[in-house]
Amino acid sequence: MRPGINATQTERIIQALERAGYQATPNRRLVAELVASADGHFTAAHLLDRGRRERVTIGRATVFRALDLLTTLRVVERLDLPSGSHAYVLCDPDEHHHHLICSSCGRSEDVADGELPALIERIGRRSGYRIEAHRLELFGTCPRCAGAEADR
Amino acid sequence: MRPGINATQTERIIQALERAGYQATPNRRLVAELVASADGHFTAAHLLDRGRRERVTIGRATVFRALDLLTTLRVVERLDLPSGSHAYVLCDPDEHHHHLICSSCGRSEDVADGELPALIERIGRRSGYRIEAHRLELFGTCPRCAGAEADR
DNA sequence: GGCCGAATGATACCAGGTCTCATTCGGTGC
DNA sequence: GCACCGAATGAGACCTGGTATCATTCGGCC
Ligand SMILES: [Mn+2]
Ligand SMILES: [Mn+2]
Ligand SMILES: [Zn+2]
Ligand SMILES: [Zn+2]
Repeated sequence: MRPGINATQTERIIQALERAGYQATPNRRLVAELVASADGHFTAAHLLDRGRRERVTIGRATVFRALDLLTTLRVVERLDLPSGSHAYVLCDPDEHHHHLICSSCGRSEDVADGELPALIERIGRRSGYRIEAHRLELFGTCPRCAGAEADR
Repeated sequence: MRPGINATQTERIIQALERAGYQATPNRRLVAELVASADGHFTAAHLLDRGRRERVTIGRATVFRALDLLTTLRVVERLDLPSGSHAYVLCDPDEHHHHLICSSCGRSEDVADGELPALIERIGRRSGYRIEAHRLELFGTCPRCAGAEADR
């Protein structure tokens, strides 16, 4: 086990795979470790890089395939950053929520859905649309980064 | 002027360009026409295609540059579809709002911001983040598509 | 008409994925 | 332990959406 790896999170991810009937192969375990130890959001390229630095090789397609799997299991979620690029973030699959992302350090915070469903229900009624999915993404500066900013 | 083109919308887009001090060149007028006559959301490739079908040639980079401009002027907005791909949609720049997009036909409806700011303010207070931007995207089926569905 | 920055097209390039296909893995039945 | 067979994998081609570079052209102004 590599240093800095959150074993509990890793286990949680692997169990999600197994519970859904997927094999917990060495490659998927590796991706789980990399994901679990990511600080904030990350890209597939980022994981690949970190793997390579530790001299573990894994195919690019395999990483994307694993991330796809984890996405459908809602263990990770894909973010659309304001820059237009995509990133993934580790996520709690148990309840629907949204993300508050620090534009400076990339760390993110889960945000409960709160009053959003009621608001959306009203929008659906007014517009006549049958609303099937929604996404709320919040971007800002986390307290830590705001502090660092103030120090300078 | 081509048939099916919404001259008023086209004019509105061109005026936005001029008001911001950009030249309303023939190419930008063309993009404005294509954008104004799009039904629902569209991609750069889609505009390029439609141009080509009417035997008007315009460089790919030029279309992207025009869309960038219109995006900064908030005349169009970029959408992140659940599929992961990007699209643009014609937009009213005058007040902050969000989009309700039909997954079936691609048409979209503007949605007022409503109670969202209050909700976001609360989230910021609870989390300590300074929230600087937000995005709400709603996906569903529009009444027209729901009707067509029911007919079958 | 001449000047000069803005706009343009061609083209190369890039990131982030997806697809194909031949190979390998790994869980199951024996 | 071995054979079997579908699941997983890596390599590499390919694709979409977008950006960078650079030489050319345009267009508003004197
Ligand atoms: Mn989350
Ligand atoms: Mn709009
Ligand atoms: Zn931060
Ligand atoms: Zn529709």
